[in-house]
Amino acid sequence: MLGSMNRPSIRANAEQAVVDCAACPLRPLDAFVPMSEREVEFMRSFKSGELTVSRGALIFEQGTESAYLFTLLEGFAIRYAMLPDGRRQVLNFVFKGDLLGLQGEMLGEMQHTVEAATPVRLCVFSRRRIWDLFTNVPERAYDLTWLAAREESLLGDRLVSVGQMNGHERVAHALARLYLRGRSLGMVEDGRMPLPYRQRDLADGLGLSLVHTNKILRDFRERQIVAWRERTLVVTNFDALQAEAGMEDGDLPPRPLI
Amino acid sequence: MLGSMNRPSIRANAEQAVVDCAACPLRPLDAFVPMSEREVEFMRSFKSGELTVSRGALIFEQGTESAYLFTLLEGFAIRYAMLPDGRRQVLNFVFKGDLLGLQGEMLGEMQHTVEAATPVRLCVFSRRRIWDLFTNVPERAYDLTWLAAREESLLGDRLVSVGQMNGHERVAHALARLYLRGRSLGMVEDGRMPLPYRQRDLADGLGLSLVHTNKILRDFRERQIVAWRERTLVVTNFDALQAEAGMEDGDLPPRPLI
DNA sequence: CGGTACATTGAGGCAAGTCAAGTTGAGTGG
DNA sequence: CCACTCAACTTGACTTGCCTCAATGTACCG
Repeated sequence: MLGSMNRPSIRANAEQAVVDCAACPLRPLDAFVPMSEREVEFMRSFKSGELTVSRGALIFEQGTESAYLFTLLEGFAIRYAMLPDGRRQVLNFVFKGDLLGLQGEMLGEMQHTVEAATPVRLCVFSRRRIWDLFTNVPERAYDLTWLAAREESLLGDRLVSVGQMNGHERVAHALARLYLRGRSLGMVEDGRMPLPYRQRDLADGLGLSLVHTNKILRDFRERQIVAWRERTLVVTNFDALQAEAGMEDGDLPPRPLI
Repeated sequence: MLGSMNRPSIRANAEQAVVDCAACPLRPLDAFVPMSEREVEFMRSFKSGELTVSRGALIFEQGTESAYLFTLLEGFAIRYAMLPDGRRQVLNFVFKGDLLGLQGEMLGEMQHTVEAATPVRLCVFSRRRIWDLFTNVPERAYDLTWLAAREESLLGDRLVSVGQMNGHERVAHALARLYLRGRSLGMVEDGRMPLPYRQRDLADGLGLSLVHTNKILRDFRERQIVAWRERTLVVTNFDALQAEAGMEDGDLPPRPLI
């Protein structure tokens, strides 16, 4: 279902119909806070188009500036930072509904790269209009800050995981969180959800070697807890997964969508 | 000079003079962006008092709500998260000028604890007035978002360090960053700055054991790169320290003060 | 002076890393 | 439709960075 695209891509495609914010497929999902008429109206004017990129394309690149902010409409991406010698730390798995580029907007230069892990469709917002939002639509400005605070909180979680947990706990923790996120976005069906990343990506996100990560995944698979094969995550025993992760907090609260 | 206090503490002390924002000792420091008259005036009305706490006191506690935001005026603190079994991840070393509690304000509940590492003096802001700021002083709201974005960026850095670097690199990286932060706050004199934390705190921040951290510190000391003893950091060879950390980015840009 | 809190050091073990071969599956072109 | 390529996943064997355990040292404090 997420095969390669037969379109040239990497540029905005005017031919294809653009989603009207009023009919946004994301907004009704459990993951998001309902939006007022006024807010939808504003978003409609705020949105300046859509962008489609193919797998492997860089949506943002570490060390550069960008004139746009994006919200991921469809597909999967990955946010990472690289060290000069090539080591890579995955900071975040990007799912639909996630806002991208706020950091670049605020700090000027991106501190990380965002890469499409599948073909991806993005809502485009112009950077220059951010200030309008602060002066004219304080509710939306507040939501923006809320999102930044939440992103920080999630990164903190990840730091706890990488800093304090052993390999099994880290993998279990990461898969459990991904599963819950997927569920809140309606991507889970019968315990299965698409998760089109590579083992390398997970390993780089957890600070583990690829080989070790692979062995932990095998262990979980053999013990009938989770199986992640062919870009699909199958959670057989969610309780065991949570137990393995040594934590038991459930769903994340709904968040504003921008 | 940072001995224990002989005052009861943990409560606001009306007797002692409160710093007027116009005469804020932090604002003129290199670390901060200059503030307009209008902004100073707003901050003066926004500030609702000061709080002094003694070493070891908890300024915020994981899992609770708080009615206040704080800016650290004087002293040192530490921000950490704990796992149910007692493992601790230090998220941040808090220096003067740092804003505390934004996450609690936005998300409702604090996801981490903030503890005073020395006696500490804080500016107090009422949570309830945050919304005023979004509706009436968009510049300040923007600054708030800016700070949240920067905090996220710094956490990302730390994640890269903990996830990808070996012990020596992590310690060097952390000490180099602390030194640069201290310098921008005018705390460095002759290559020395106060750093009143314990080795345990650094170890918990880097995801290393106390013993291993201690051995790395000894190595750096013997090699005349940095020495951290008696709550003082002495950087003998900053270039070597940066080299050891495998990175070479300099000072952080100035930031807004709130 | 005993107590408490940190720092330091040595010894031994294991979780996780590195190296080195496969295997599998999808895409591609003859 | 089969051979070839290439990227991703697996697995086994060996190595090591970092951990844990267990003392000991040191400084301050009541």
